[in-house]
Amino acid sequence: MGRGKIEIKKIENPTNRQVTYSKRRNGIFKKAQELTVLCDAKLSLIMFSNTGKFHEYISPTTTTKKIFDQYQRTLGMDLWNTHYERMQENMRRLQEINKKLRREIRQRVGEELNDLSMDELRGLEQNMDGSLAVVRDRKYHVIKTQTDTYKKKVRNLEERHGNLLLDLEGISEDAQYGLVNTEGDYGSAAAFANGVSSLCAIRLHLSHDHHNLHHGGGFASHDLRLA
Amino acid sequence: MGRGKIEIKKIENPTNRQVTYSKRRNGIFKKAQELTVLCDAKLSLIMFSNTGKFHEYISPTTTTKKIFDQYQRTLGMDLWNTHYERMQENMRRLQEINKKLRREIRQRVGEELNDLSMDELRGLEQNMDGSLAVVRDRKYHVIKTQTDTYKKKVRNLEERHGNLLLDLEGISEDAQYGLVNTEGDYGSAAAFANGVSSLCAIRLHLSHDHHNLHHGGGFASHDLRLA
DNA sequence: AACTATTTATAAGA
DNA sequence: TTCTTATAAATAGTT
Repeated sequence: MGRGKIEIKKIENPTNRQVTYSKRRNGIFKKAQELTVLCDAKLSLIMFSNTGKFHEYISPTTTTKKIFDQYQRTLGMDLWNTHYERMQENMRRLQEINKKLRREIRQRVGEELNDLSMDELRGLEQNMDGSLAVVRDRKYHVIKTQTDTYKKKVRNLEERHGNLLLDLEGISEDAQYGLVNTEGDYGSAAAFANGVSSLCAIRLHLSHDHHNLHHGGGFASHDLRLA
Repeated sequence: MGRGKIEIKKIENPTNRQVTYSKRRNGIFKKAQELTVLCDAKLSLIMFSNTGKFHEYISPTTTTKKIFDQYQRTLGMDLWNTHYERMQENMRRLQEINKKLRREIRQRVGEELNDLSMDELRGLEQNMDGSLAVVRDRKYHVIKTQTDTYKKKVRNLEERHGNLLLDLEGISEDAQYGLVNTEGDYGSAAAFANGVSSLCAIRLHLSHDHHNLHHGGGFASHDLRLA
């Protein structure tokens, strides 16, 4: 009913859609009102546009709450209860899974081993041994990467240091021809040297770790009392 | 719209009213359906005829309950909403915890290590190393307990075996004074000896395990797809 | 928001 | 109820 027939499918143009929504909403509300009067019926229409805007029609002889109550009475009181129970069931399931996960972690941390059979213990041990190897490998890899990075940095700094020394020599020669304040530069050079040695210290620290990593606590063992 | 214009007031003829109710109800539902599709809206229509008959339309993308929830939220009403939302919040929390637990397990299994820092890796490794030691200790303890049990059993059986032999001797001596069927008894003794040797085999098997448990898979790594 | 050519809904009749 | 059809009403596209 309009200048042209339209296909019943989502209107993609948002402006157009909004206009149509508004027109047709009024149309439906008008018809609802007419039906209420003509046939002495009670109706409740609730709409949310795709942008979330809310509109409703409710027959003047009743209220939305009454309609809802009657609705639930008619359909056997369900709705909320079903939903509620399904939610509780879900919750129970989640908690169960949670318990299992915690248990597995505790076993992997060396607690709650009492109810494991020999075979289970053996399996757990082998599995942990394998996993430990993987973690160790990963750590070595990270160490190596970091070390390489530092090496590169040091090389780079040493090179710049060398250049600086050369520059310095040049300035000393220039000093024969006039007065040059070299204090600041010498100070910088000293600080610079310090920087290099701290980097070396870091390298040492790292390789120390590298060869001395077995046993001893320290891992913050992600707190299991997460809840 | 029809053969004649009608006034919008209650139709007094019940048959007529019923017919009109039916026709117009379908009309409104059709329009509701069209609006749902055309404008991507969510609507809920609930009707009770003056005779109490119930009909409803609900957009396929939602449920009457959702509409009521949204209705209450929009109007700031609150029947059972507080409770409901608290439950959903709880659920979200549980799921979050679950995710963290799974992550911890995965790390302890040697997966998902990429986003761990050096320090974290080092901590994890040390922690796992310590835990592994605990598991190993526990395993040794179980092995020792089992072995002791078997030892006792064997001692016990050997003693009974000795007694049996003594009895046998007695019977042989008795045989000088009369005819005795010893076949069955000899058969039992042979079976008995077999039993002892299988127990010994078990003991050997266990100590073999004891000294050969490093590396190699087999632990059924509790399935993480628990949900 | 108003207009209007068309489509759609439906009142009355069968 | 359902179908038919003349007519009222709704509305798509346009201004």
